[in-house]
Amino acid sequence: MSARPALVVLGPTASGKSDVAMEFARRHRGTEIVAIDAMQVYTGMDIGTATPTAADRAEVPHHGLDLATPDSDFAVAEFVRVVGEALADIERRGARPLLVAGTGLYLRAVTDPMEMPGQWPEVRAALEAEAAELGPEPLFERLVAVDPVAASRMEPSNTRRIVRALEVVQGSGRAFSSFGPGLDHYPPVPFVQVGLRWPRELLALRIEERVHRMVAGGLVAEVEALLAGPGLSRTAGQALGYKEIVDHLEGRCSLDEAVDTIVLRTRQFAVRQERWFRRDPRVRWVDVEHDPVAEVLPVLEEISA
RNA sequence: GGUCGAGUAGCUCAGUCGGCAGAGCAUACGCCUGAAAAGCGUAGGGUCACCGGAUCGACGCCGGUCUCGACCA
Repeated sequence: MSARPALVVLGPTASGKSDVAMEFARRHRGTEIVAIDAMQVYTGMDIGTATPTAADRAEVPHHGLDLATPDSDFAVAEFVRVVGEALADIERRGARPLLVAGTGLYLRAVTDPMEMPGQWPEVRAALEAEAAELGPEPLFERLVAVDPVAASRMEPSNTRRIVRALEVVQGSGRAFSSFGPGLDHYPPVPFVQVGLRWPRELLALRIEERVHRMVAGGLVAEVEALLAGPGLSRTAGQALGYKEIVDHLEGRCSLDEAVDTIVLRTRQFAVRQERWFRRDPRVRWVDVEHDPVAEVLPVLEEISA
């Protein structure tokens, strides 16, 4: 890493972090934006994920976008690999990266050194079958026996995490917990992070407005096009705003009901993002109430100096 | 105007024979290592519409009042 730390703007969905980043990049040539977002990685999922527009991408170099087709599975490790290369390239050409982050785990995996265990699909399939038949308890007991540290970091009822940990233990022959210190360690890293923090009611209003703008802007047609193509993968199919419109298009609910559900789930998602980010003591928080660009840009510029 | 039904947590609703007021969702808070816009957990929250009565004891029984709905006129 160079002497200049990389910049990070983070915050919940609809907080205005992309606008802040664009304005910063306009004022500081040589800035390149790196999107840290688990859903903007898919091609053709632009409206519902609020992917930066073609105009923005023509004006400022963007990275982290369009890394996979919507019918393919995508995961953290691949993201870290791609973004790691992008960051190295940016450094090499003497530019400065500005990360715009909405996905907490993806950001941690980029900023903090994490050794990602591999995948053992056949092991996982067997464990999942076992969990479906017997429930999570026997698997949790086994995890307690083989890796008590990992077991202590998860709930006995969280089937998905237990299965993953056992998959790694059986597949790698190493303890799952040996792959890193866990997420509750926050060592110094060469990234300076600014977080946007809105009063919850105001952010809820912005989310509602934005969802309606997405629908007016062609979200339904975008989903129809995706369904007409090869379809959505397990991971892409989880995107908020897409699964609900699919429900509507397949006749399970009205458009109004789908929109209401999107708004509700997006608000809940934003809270989950806040809860993830606010644990990190390295983040400098900026309270925003009106204009994210006007209120956050000065802090970002101060911190970037 | 009459008859019947309903009124219980923010919302939708359970509540057995009269014996400590319940669920789901929502909300708040927390967890998280190759699905993370995913997954999991904890908590707070009540004038049981209102007034009166009988009872050791009422969300429940009796009388009345109010509101909403359906039907009849």
